[in-house]
Amino acid sequence: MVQERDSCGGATSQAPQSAAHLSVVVDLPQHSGMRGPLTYTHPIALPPGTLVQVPLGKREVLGLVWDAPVVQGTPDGPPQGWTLRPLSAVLEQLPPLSAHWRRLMAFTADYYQRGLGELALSVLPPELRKATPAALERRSARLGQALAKDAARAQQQQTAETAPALPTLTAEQAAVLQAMSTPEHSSSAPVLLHGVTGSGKTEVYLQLAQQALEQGHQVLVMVPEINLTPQLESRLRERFAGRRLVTLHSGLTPAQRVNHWLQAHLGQADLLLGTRLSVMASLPRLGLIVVDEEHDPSYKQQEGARYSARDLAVYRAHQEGIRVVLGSATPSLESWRHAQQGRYRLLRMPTRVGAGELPKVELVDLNLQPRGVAGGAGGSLLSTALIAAVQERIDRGEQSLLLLNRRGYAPVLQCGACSWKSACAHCSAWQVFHKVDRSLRCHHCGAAQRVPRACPDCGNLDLSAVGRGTERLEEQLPPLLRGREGGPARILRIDADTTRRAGSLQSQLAQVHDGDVDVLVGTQMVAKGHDFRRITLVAAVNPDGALFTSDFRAPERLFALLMQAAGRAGRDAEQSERSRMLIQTGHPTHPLVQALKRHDYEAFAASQLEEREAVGLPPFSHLAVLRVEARTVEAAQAFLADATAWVRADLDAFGSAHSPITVYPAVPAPVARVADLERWQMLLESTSRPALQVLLRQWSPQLLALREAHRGVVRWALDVDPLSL
DNA sequence: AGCACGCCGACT
DNA sequence: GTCGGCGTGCTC
Repeated sequence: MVQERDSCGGATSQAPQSAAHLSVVVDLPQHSGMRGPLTYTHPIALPPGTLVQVPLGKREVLGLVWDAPVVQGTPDGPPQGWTLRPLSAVLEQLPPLSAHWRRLMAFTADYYQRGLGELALSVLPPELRKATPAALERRSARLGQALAKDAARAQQQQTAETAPALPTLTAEQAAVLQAMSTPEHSSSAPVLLHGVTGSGKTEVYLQLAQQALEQGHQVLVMVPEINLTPQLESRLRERFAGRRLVTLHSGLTPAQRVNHWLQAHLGQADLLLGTRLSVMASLPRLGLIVVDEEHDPSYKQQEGARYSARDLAVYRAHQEGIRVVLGSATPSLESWRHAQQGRYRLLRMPTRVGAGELPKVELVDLNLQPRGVAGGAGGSLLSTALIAAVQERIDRGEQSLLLLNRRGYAPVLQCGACSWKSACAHCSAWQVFHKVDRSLRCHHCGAAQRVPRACPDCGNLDLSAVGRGTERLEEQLPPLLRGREGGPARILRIDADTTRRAGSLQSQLAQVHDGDVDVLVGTQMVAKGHDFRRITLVAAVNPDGALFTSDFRAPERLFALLMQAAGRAGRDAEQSERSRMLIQTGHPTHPLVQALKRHDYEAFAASQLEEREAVGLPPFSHLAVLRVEARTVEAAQAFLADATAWVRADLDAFGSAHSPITVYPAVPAPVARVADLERWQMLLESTSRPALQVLLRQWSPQLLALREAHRGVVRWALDVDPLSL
């Protein structure tokens, strides 16, 4: 903290005759060619982290004073003889961003190969870019008033009511908390909290937060998607009623976002609950980071700087010397392996609170099922066992959840007479048949059209829907089920199509909670987060696709999804013994299915790690993917050929025989064409993370230069630690 | 990325 | 004669 002012050389105190040179980072995208900070002049030096306005070409932009002044004439600095421009305004109302925060930005920009300014400015609230000194003054004044009002109210409350009684801890919760307070582990290593759904991880987070708050620290709690977990927010607000909690996620209005960010930055907020972007928030008193559902893929940003918020949380905690807790019922294999190696501390909570059992998992072997039970054309794959189990729930007044990870009515439409299929004209994908509005829609580029009356190729009128999506499931169920009072069974479908309008997810969930629904049909979005008290049957209709895909993380995701879905069922203890998870599969002996049957995450993790090790995939290697989108296949290939040539030459120069890095040939992306752009990619694999970093640092400026020579390339991006290949 | 400047078609 | 299309080039 103290060193911060050192780098400005005490020039703040005296007004020097000659203007000071200041490094300022601004939002210049990397293809502008200028990666480092720009240099401006100002009568006095300013502490790093100060927000300023600077002229850039013909416009005024927001900038941040950065640490090391750039020397004129050096490769990163302005050319010799360049006339430096003075900065236009200093936003003195805001305290400078801390050295810790700046280090986090510098690390992230370097690790994920993005421009520093582009990154740093993009994680500030967008509204801040329009900030003028006067506007900031007004805003902070208003925040100050609100704070005073809050404090007064909190004091009143405290005198009026006694603090809410804290729940009695289970033995496991107490043991975990005890383990974390032993001095040798007090804050050093990240903690991986492996707790089954319902084991009470949240209470552990709350207790840890309490401790941190009492020591005057701020607490950051991260969740994958905030709208899916309103329960956590309400529990935090309830427990810490006297403290100020703010949220940070993309669903906030610009004004809310800047307000919440400012409260965190000014130290007024004690708790920050947010999605992945909140790992970049400025929190001057940060004392604890919790990453809930740490395995969730949403923590990886998929555009711009493709950072992993979970990994950055670990980095940030280490750098600031504070504790980080990663919680999950199904940890990522990366975290699990760290724990096994002793780099993370593993703490387990294997028992459900209230002694409720996890639902019993039953397998329905599709090989033994007669075809076409539901009688529909195209083979409906609804087994008699599944229908019977659902009917049983309806008769008892309980609810069922049927999971099918496919929107629409059928994934493809086919001509009965010729070979026509509903291919998208712009993508290498089928257009999905949506029966509700009789449309064919491409889920990759969004192109939509009305369903043709006859085959466009041969004029045949017999077009058939192949395969099954949630719409079709919703349609097939009623004739197979009886409602309670002789009426039809009440079926509700929840997927991205039914929840497009704001608030519609909430209202549909309310219907389920109110008991107005017998059977809930949905994609994975319903399996995450929500507690459904009355659901006693969860069925995976067709999970087999994920067992044999080329996506090496698909089994891990499927396992996590189904474990999480199983946790939705029977959270009430008195229902838990009746609760079932039913898995329809053609591969009942598959290790994943078998591990799922026993709720055995550790066995699953062991078998997956073995497979990953055998083929040298993460966490046994580190990956980086260069992704390219071009107008033609030739352009994409040519770009990657040049990129490959550079890497190979570089590795050869250092003796590629000894290099830990493997360069794989360019291949088309899994969906090779999207919106008329050809997508290709190439993979770098390394047993050494530092070696890969060194290579990437040299490679990305080369790629920038390469783009000039490849005009057909529309976009390219480096994805470090990619989730999928 | 913005936001210029810059050189060729339909309008007051 | 001007307004405006988006092609290419620059930003301390």
